[in-house]
Amino acid sequence: MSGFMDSRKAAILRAVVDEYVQCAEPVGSSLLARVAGIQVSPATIRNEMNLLEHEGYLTQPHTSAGRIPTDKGYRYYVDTFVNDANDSDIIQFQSVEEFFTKAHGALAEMFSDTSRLLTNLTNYAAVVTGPNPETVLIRSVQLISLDPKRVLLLMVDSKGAVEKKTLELSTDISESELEVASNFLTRRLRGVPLGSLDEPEPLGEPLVDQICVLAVESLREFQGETESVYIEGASKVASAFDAVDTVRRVLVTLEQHFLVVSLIRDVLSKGQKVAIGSELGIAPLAECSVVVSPYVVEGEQVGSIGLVGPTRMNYPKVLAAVNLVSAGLGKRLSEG
Amino acid sequence: MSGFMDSRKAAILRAVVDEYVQCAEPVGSSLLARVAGIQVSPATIRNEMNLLEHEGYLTQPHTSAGRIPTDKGYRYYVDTFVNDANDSDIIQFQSVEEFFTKAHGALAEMFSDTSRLLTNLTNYAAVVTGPNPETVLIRSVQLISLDPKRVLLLMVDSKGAVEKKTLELSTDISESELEVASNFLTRRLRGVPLGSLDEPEPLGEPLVDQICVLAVESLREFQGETESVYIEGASKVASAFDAVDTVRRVLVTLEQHFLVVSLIRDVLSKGQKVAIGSELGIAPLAECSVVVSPYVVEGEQVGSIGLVGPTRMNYPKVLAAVNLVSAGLGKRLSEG
DNA sequence: TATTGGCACTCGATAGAATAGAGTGCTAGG
DNA sequence: CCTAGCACTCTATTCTATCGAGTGCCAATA
Repeated sequence: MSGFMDSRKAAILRAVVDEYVQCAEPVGSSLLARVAGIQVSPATIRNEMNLLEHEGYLTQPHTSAGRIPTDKGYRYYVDTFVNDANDSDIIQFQSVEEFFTKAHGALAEMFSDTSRLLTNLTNYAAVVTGPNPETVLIRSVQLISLDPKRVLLLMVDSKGAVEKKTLELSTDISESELEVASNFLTRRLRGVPLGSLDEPEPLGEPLVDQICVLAVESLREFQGETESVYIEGASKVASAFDAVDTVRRVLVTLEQHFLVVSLIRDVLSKGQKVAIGSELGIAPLAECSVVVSPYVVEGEQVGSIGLVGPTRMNYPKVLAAVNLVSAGLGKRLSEG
Repeated sequence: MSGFMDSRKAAILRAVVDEYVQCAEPVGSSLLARVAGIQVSPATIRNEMNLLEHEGYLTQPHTSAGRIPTDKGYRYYVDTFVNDANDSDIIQFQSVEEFFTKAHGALAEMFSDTSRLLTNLTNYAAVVTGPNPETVLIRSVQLISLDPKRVLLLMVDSKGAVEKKTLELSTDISESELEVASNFLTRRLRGVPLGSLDEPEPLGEPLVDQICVLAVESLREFQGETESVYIEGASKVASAFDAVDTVRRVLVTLEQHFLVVSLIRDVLSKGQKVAIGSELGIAPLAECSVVVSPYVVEGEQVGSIGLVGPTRMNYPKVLAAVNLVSAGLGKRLSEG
């Protein structure tokens, strides 16, 4: 039966994708006969392409143009020809290595620099999501007196990030009371995930209790702040599409960070690394594909990086880049 | 002599700008005669427009189209008709008020939210630069022991921002030594601008001296990190121009943060709030204008906000928005 | 039976010609 | 000094003709 994908058909599909990704123009049978490593005549290729079209892998922009891949065609290409453990370009491999040995500074900077690295490697828009608050543990809580009525609350988490907030008190507080509260909070909260904070039981000392309640309230706020997204590469979007309308739609969508984050989550939760066009389920991104990879710190998946480009993207290269960067980021964060 | 700008010519120029900003199409004499509050015939208007063209305020895309303003035309418009103390729209005024009373959280978030506010108010790209390191003073320096060989360096600055870094030591250090170093640093550095840090003179205690040198080194690094830029509104750029090439050029330029920052500095240093097209001196931004305003915290200019849009922008509205937001931001930062 | 050369056909892209209309500059008369 | 009138210019639009890339199909072939 015709629905069977024999190896020649697959080779033709592969060649169409490769060619179209490179040239952005519908691929015809004669071009394939010349270029691809397929030793049959254009007529034979036409027959195969006809089948591939009826099976939904290829489509024609109009009668008498070449074929371009459908989302289903890209999907087959990715599943069949792009192996995950990819032999990546040597050059970009080196630059990623270099980046992560040189990287330093605050966590936020690390993430946005990583996002920039990824966008520059691939020429598509890059997304880096910060640690998931469920996996971030409180390491220490400090209260530092600024003046009698104002106290700096300081939290260091298990990823080395520091969050702070100034607490305003209604009455003066002494250094010794602060120390009691500080010690109590650290003892009580060390190792607790930022995502699940209970009310502390009262100690009986009204001032200390007041400040503990305030502190826990503020720590809860930190949860929102740790869930961070870094998206870079708007200009690459403008290079990837030539309809300004598409550019606008994609950029508008990328600016809705929560949408991008849940998109990436969805893909990962299905065990996928690639989502193509209509698979995304987001109309404005119908012409886009997303490539994602989680990164692992000390054996735990804490966040993910992703890439948003046109469906017509160089999947092997992009997958290699995403894998490389996520590995590098995980390793770097495990050290520091 | 014909170079004189009488009030009727000025009114015509003004009407051309207003009309062109709204409709994005070359403005003809008959349209002006109908629309503008100018009670003369199209023929008279044509004569005046001819003069305005020869004087460089207007130009024709081609022989028989209407006129559009040149950069010089926009400049005259802004200098003459846009008063700085502007009666702003009531609606946006309220939303800005509301934003700043509700705003909270870390400084970085404050800035990026402000940038988003500004881009949404105006529909152009927004820039917010964080405090200038020259005006940021060190308020306190703390050293907190993480384990015997690792110390958390913590700096609070005069704007309430906190920077931190983990110092790795070659030998163990005791709590008491840490305290000596901590006190010494705070005493020595309180009130010193982050931009001008000297080497501390040695105390004689090798361990304390070692850590002080390390600490000052790290504090210097903080300087770079405090100089932050928040640029939002890439999608607005895609809406503002209809040539995808222009969109790309502008977005690429906006991604070079240092360029944007120095651009804003240049404009402000000339005492200007608006720079138009060629005045920017940056080829890729030839079709853009920039509107800026510094913001003042406790009587001191610490940073600035800006806006990048097409030269064909609604200057009165944008100037009002920029002024409003810079005032709001300054006030908000003065409180917290 | 699978492959291939030949061929008619389709349809977008390109170029040229004709037309309409918007807007101008100029001139002559109020 | 202003303006009505008019000839002129140039773009945008429409229509037509043509070109050519690429197809689907069929008959011939190995």
